[in-house]
Amino acid sequence: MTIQESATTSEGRPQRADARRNHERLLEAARELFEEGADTSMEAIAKRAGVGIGTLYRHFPKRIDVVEAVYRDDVEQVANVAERVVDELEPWEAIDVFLHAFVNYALGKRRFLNELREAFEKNPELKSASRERLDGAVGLVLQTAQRAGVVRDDLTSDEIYGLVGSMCMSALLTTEQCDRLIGLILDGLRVR
Amino acid sequence: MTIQESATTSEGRPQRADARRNHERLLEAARELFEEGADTSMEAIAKRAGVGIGTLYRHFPKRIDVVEAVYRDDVEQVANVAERVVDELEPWEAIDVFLHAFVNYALGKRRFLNELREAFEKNPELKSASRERLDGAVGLVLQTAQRAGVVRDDLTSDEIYGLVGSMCMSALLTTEQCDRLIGLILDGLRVR
DNA sequence: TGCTAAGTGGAGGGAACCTCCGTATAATAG
DNA sequence: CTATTATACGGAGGTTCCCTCCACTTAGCA
Repeated sequence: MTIQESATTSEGRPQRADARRNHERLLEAARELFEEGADTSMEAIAKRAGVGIGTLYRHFPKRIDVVEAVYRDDVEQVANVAERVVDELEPWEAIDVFLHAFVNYALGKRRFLNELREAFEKNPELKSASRERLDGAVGLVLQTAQRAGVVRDDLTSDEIYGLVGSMCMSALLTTEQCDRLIGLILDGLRVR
Repeated sequence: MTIQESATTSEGRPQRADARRNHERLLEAARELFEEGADTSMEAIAKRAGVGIGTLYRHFPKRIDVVEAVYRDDVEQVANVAERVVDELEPWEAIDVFLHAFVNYALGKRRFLNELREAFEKNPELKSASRERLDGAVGLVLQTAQRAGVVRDDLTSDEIYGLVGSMCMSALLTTEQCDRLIGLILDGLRVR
């Protein structure tokens, strides 16, 4: 549980701007450090964010709260990409951009998967709610593309999951390898 | 890597009896504490084994070496049970006893799964060799029972894995629940 | 501008991992 | 049976990291 989850304080005041800014910086610092792959200390996150360790603990009372918040944020970003690309892009372009974002999410997730599993055990709702949110995102983009006639009708969200999951099982992929594999997946999705 | 892996010292002397005894006690203490489910410190393992922390570190240079050694030992015990039951018991009784041992192994594994995953990442051969060893054990008992005509011919080792894996996904099972589920599995295996 | 509740930050406590080295002893040769 | 010696033991203490406490700072409002 973090203080960000209430946009107002206990007196009904909106949260301070500097507090919101620090919260965002902490999340971004944590994400970057988790993705760098070395063991990430709380001290390192606070330093990277440019705040004190006490500030970090004010926003995230335990280490596992950081892990959970980063993950929630990542899921939310994927969902936001889904909504944005459906609004703003041609359907084929939408699924292309979305797939890249989804793969980035999945690769990022792998970097702190052990700790994330501990977060799921502690808070099973996190796992189920996130999966539901992602299902909605994948479904939205896929079905929009199918209605537009640019993606085969017989594909399901689970199959998209399966394809992305398979490619993310590989050892660390280079950007080029990612792009190539996504291209292959997209070729498979395309209406012939 | 632990000192137990050579039955002699560098001078060719057999390993000391007290050292072998301490090694076994440390493994047993670690297994018991992992199964009790609370976070297990190295200090607690050494205390439970009745040795000093320096002795523990002489046998297991890092914490992850304890995890790996307990797991290797568990796998070896399952394999030994397979060989013993095939030798000493009637085929139906053999698969019954083996299945109990296999389920106990799988439940025990869950208790330190996060740390075990880290061991697998560090040493992928551990995972593949253990899986191979277990495959051999399951295959031995299953095929012996099939040849004896007491278990259906159409079952594979993978299906045994699947059944045991499913039941071990449950939240903590009581001994009664385990026995009941194993009974159900055995009913499914039985030649009709 | 003053007030105050929210926010900050870093020193320090405590837990756990791991090392170092003085001491103990198992096993062997004579 | 005794002396030797290489192996083994064990616990104090160093280090790292998680987390707390509380004095100090400041954003936002009246």
